[in-house]
Amino acid sequence: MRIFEANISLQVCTFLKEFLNNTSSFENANQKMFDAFGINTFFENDFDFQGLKESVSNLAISSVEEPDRAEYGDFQTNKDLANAVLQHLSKKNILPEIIIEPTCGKGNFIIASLSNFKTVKRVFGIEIYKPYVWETKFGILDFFLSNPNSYKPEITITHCNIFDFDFKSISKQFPTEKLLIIGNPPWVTNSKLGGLNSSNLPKKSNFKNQNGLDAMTGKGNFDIAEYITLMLLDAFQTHTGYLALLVKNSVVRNIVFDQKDKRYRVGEIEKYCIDSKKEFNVSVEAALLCCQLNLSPSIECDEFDFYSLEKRLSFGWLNNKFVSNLTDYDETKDIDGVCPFEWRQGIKHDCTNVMELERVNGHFVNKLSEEIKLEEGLIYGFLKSSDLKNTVIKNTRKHI
DNA sequence: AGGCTTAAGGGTTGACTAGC
DNA sequence: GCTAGTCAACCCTTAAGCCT
Repeated sequence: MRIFEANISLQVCTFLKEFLNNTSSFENANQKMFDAFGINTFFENDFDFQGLKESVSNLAISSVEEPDRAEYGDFQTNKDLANAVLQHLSKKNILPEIIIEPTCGKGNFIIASLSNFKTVKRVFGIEIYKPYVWETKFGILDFFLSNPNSYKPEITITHCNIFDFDFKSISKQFPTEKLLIIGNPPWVTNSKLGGLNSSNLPKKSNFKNQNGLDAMTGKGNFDIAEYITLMLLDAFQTHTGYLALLVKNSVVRNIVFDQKDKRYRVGEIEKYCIDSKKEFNVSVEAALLCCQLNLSPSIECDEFDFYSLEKRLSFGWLNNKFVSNLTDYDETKDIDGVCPFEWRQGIKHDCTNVMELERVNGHFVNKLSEEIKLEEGLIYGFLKSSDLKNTVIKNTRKHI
């Protein structure tokens, strides 16, 4: 079933029908919602309250349909993966009091956190796409209705653009609590987002015209997830806690690379490689980036397989070099140095003078006007781009 | 799983050109 | 004819890729 374009369970729909019938104002409803489930500002305004009241009373309660994953064409972390991530974190004895999920989408990490941690006092979720804000709230209700005895932290799901959200206000409000920042920020470059404007991609990704992003990174192009990760490190590097985000491998690499200069106070940097074809049905290398906040800056990263937890390698900085495998480099660093030969990328280009041949009076002549005798079997026809303007090509003008 | 395409970014090279 | 600057063609790399 769907309300406000968000999936909703039969259980939650039945509950809301009863709940809203006995509630007159949205302020009253918000108070009751907070008392019962700890959710702040369930309704942003009276319009939302009246709208939901009408929708649940009109909705013919029927069998629960499977959520339509493809609906918005975006990339939600599935519940199994979210749970596996949270279980992995709880095995590391991470006992967070504050959970923050930037770009929370349908809130699967928030719900997985509620079921895996008993120590949480406050939960913050931020999401730009309003139907997902509803779906996250419905999902939380569903979790508490199914698990009535579970502990209920204070929960705030904010409907806004991640770049407008003031993370530093959370860091000021909770200076000593143990944090867990968790989630799956969008794996897309800002230049790609410009192109999304006219296509059918999800509204939640359409952050275009963000002012000052170029200026802040000094680059024309960067990964949104990388920017979000750096923004979070900036706000929370001096807090006790952990950061665990699903990001592209290139983002993990860039963050470890930049640690040499930026020296964010993060240590124990780990990368747990996931099968993104299986989890998200996409062709890109991605991993769970995991690190501990408020440690002396680390400039290297241990890489594991997420499913077997088998260690693969460590990469990072060694003797002012950024290397992809610290162990291998350490063993072979003696032969590292300056190459005595100059490496030239234009070798093929330069060879044209010698190897590009024209047939003159039965001989081959190159661009240096050298006449060369060659076996026919080693000569191939060669088309320059200017030859391709002819619609029909019968012979090649040049040979190679 | 692996071969292949395409578009874009960033860097290098050498031809060309204006000015002297 | 020389020099400094410009520009286009190239190179390699990478990709929430594409296809069998």
